[in-house]
Amino acid sequence: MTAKRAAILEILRDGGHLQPDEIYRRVRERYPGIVLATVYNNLHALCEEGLIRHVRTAKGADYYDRTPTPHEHAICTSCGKMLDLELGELSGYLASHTDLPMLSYDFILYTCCPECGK
Amino acid sequence: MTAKRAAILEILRDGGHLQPDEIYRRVRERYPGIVLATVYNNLHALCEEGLIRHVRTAKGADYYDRTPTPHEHAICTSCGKMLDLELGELSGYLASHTDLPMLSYDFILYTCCPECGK
DNA sequence: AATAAATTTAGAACAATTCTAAAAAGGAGG
DNA sequence: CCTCCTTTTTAGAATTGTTCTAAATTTATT
Repeated sequence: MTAKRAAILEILRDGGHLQPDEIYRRVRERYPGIVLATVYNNLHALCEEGLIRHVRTAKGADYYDRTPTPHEHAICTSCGKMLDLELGELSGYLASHTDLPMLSYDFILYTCCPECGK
Repeated sequence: MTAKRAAILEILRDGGHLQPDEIYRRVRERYPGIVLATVYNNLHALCEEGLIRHVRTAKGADYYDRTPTPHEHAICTSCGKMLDLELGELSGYLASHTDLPMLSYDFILYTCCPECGK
């Protein structure tokens, strides 16, 4: 765990769900010379260590999530913020509705977050 | 509906779920000089006309689906083929598990298709 | 201090898609 | 079948987000 890796982890723990470019922007305040590839390298490393989670999306940049345990997400189409969802036994629902083996799934709900109003 | 647009629609109706590069490969057999941008242009146009459906994915290229009515999909991680799912009232399940407005959602199940075996 | 391993950098490479401006094709009305 | 207008197509550059490569630097180990 290098200083830069720790800084990235701290920024993510602070921010909740962030995209690489935003993490890059924030970590440069402390390490102005840091390079985007280092951010990616460390995000990958932190994922492998199980400390954070990579959340892929179908549109635009991916997010990294400070909470590594599996759960679902929503994205506000107005401000772009990612929110946690508690969808109960979604995987149970899925398993009971298909015979195909469930290796994994990607799920994103597009919504409008409370702060962005109706 | 130009000849090229019709050819792209026919290829997609024939193939079920195809990615732009595969559609490009196939349409070039009939129109060797066609350009990838034309494939994209026509896929967009066909989507707007409601004749096909764009299926975004979090990893790799998107798919286009000959069936425009809403339904869910699986992707075989071995061969890359996209399969239709019949997940019943998934949106009902989702609606009953969150208070956020449901504008839309992206869902892809990763599986291993019957042809690729266990 | 010497050596090995991991990290960081710089910048190129990449994949998928979109954009732009110009050329070509299509269609409607006279 | 001309003219004008709209749509389509082309060619190629541009964009976005991410990964790769090779060299330099840092960190850890004996």
